[in-house]
Amino acid sequence: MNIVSLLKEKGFRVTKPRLEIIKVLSNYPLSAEEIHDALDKKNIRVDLASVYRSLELFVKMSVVYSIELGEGKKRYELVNKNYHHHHLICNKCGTIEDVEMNEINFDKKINEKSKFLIDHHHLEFFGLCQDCQ
Amino acid sequence: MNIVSLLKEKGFRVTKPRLEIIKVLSNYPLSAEEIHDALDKKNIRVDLASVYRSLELFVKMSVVYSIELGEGKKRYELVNKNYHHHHLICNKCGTIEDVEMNEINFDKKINEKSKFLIDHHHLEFFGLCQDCQ
DNA sequence: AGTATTATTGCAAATTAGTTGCAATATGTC
DNA sequence: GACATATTGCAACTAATTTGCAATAATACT
Repeated sequence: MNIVSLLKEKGFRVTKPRLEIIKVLSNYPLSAEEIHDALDKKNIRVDLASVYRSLELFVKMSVVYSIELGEGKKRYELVNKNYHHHHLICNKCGTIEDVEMNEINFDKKINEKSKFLIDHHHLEFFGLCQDCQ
Repeated sequence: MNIVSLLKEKGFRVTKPRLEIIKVLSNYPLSAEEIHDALDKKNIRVDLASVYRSLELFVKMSVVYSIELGEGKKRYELVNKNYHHHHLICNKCGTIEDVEMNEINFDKKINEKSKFLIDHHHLEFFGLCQDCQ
């Protein structure tokens, strides 16, 4: 479902900042500042505080999720149920690549062996990208 | 190998703050502030800035590693090669539990299918602990 | 053991990421 | 189009972490 209907459905307003923020998001994890800069380059002025507030709303709506890659800040990606991936983070240049690992159902595994009920997980790999090796 | 020899070996000084910080660390991930507070309770006064500097050194020495659990701050644990574990983080109460999953060698798997050379990975599970379900 | 050298610490100030209060503005409703 | 109120921009604030620098403490040297 698209963001306009989702917002309307839940009684939130469809505003320009929200629509523009969604447009710059993708499968690549961006920080709030990077999102803000991306909008700036498109000559769209949205306050950084509003970026944070929109992201917070999108996370609550499960349209966006956040990850932390050891940099001391959050990064945001669009939720995409058909593209289950993890990240490869280069320790040297910081490049972030994706890996798909559909074959392992961690969550089920954990739920079988523990009383903890898994909602989701984050799996991040740190090492050296091809160029930095 | 113990921290005293490791420090000496690399030409770092064996100081009281460093030794005391190592003593409060364990397999449980603590934030810098929590480490500082733990020292305080033992009547050991170490400045928070020194806690950060020691942790940074320990991470570089691979004695300690840091993880981020979506709270906007880092947590630190002792490196323990014989205890390969991941975390179960309760979305409601924030409790952190460990799970062992020795059986899957992710790193090897990734190294087989990608040009990225894995050094280590972080796997975090988010959901509800037994009490919060 | 005492002194010299210099790494490390504590303290204060600075920086970075994220949050909050509030008046101005824009969205959806009638 | 006017009304009600959710959302935004702006500025100030908080939390986590970093940095500069003088004081202190750890190691080396005698």
